[in-house]
Amino acid sequence: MSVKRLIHEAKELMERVGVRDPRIEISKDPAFGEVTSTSPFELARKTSRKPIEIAEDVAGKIREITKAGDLIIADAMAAKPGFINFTVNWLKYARVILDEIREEGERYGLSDHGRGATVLIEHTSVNPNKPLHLGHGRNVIIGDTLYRLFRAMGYRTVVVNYIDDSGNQMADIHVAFKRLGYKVDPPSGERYDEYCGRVYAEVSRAIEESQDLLSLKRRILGELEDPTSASSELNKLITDRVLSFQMRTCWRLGARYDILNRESDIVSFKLWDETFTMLVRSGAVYKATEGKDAGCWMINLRDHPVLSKEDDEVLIRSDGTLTYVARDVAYAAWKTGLLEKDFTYRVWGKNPDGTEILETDLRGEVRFDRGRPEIVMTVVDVRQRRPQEVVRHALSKLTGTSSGYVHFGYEVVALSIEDARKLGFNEGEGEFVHMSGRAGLYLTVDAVLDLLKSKALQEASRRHSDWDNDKLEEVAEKIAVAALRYSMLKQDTDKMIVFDSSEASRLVGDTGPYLQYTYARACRILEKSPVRERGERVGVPELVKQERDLLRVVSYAPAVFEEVLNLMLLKRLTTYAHSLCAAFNEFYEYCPVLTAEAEVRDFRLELTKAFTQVLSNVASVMGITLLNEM
RNA sequence: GGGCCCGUAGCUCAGUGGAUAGAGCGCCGGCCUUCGGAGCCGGAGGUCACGGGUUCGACUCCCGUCGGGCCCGCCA
Repeated sequence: MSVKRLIHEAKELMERVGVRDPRIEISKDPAFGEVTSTSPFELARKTSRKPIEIAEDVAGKIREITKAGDLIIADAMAAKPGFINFTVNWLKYARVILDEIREEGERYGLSDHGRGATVLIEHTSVNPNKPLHLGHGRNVIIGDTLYRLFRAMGYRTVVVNYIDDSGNQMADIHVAFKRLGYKVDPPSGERYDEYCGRVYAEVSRAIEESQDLLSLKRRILGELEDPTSASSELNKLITDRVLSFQMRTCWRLGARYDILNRESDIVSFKLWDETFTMLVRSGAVYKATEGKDAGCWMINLRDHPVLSKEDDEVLIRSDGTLTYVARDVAYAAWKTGLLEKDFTYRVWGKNPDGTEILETDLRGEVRFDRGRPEIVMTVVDVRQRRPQEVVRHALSKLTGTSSGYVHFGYEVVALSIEDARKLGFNEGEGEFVHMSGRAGLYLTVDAVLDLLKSKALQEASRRHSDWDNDKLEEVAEKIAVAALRYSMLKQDTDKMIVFDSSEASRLVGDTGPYLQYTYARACRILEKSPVRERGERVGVPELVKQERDLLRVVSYAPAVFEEVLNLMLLKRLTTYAHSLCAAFNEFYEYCPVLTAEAEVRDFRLELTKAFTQVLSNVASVMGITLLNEM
């Protein structure tokens, strides 16, 4: 509630003096009061009066009411072109803020907006033939943060990871094993995802130059169509093994999953058949009889405002096989709960938080009811905007509405030219290079985390000569994850991230570790406090600027979470967390706590405690682990 | 050719109709006998790509131009 309570009170005041549907917003500068109304500008348009006159008039009437002193809002003043600025009785307001934090604790700022509605989130979805690179890392971090956000706002969540185990990107690796002397087992010490990623890059180059290898690849592709073939069996083995390592990386980043959907199962479980029947019945698809697509089943895009400018999309090729988009439509239909048919599962394993992960399995006996999700979010980078729009269009043909299915697109992560050169890239002119699995040009999530971790380890061991290795490792790992998650969340999703390892390995300034450091400082104060019940409820003394500033930013949390959810603006979490910590650090510099006189000390302790609560609520949604010491 | 996204301080980016355009890095100068200097304070640094328009008010909305990126396959 907090600042929203002020807004509410200001609105009521405006209404009481006759302003209908008043506009109240948080002031951009405390010099303009705590909240501000811009309604006089609107009113001026409807009448012939000047905004400033209206503002003065309204503020005067409000002042008559606030004079009584029984509200949090203390006064209203007209300002320059036509604003009405509301000031606050801070002694009273401080108590309100702190009481709310005290009562709501780890729920402070969050809401029950979802009220049990289900949201299904797909993220990660990396082909199981390589390790996760930074682009995948951005996906996992965005997806997992969405999961945390929805959960915090009262939604039931289902997190799914699409495992594209189809033959196409696997066949290369089969060729390497069959013909180029690569062993199925990796050289000792090499992770299996790293191994396959390396093999994949090396063999793709070889295939490009050899007709013979290409025809072998084609043959293997055919064999992989048959689930009972020896190649399919090997394929299952390889993908399982790679997946288990990919999942370790995801867990390392702090992510968790409910379901692993194997792409091959979309066909095995006849989800496509049911979807296709529905598509035919709805009239959304047709079989082309002439032209270049003769013999293919197409989805009709002619009534789509944008896609109609291009050709219709092939769903079933003339040889009867399915395109990627076709399977994606069926998958989306399943995700939104449109289909009668459903998967069965086996238990694949457990998340670090102890919850089970299910994997689709024809012979599986486990069932999972995903319900009919109100929201389905698919986290995929912007290059899939068009195919995702095709999927949306297909769904809207099936349901009559397009609501509920959201493509959460984000820009890719590229490498700075400096980093690319370090990886042996020697061509081109630009300032960045796109990562490519096929070219073997990428930085893995684990490599970057290890780099960050080594920096953090240096710092931590410099400060804590008494810590043992386990302790140092544990703390450094959490710092590394915080740094990476923060940096990925910080940037607008519409902007490409050009990753540069020397810049990214910074642990100072506007970073995840800054939050952790600030939290640790606050913990020291509470820890050294002589008061048994640290941060207990006490009276509010006269406030100094730094105390007011901290209280103010703390009170914004409910409005921030609401904004993040409504606008799906994850970066707002980082700017807020940063401003929160900046305010605390200023408070820390200018307001001694432990050495202050008892009344002030106890209030500052309560404020410090409140700060740690709000910061940990925000950090928890960001997936950043705070640290008592670092 | 069609469609989408981006262009703000030297660099990396916030700011999505309101009052003096903000952070971080880098640079210059300060602050540890006081709760952790992974911090704090101050300074220099901006024709918000450019040109029109809408509005009481535009970095923000609309149109155009110029740069940069992405997408348009019986690939996934």
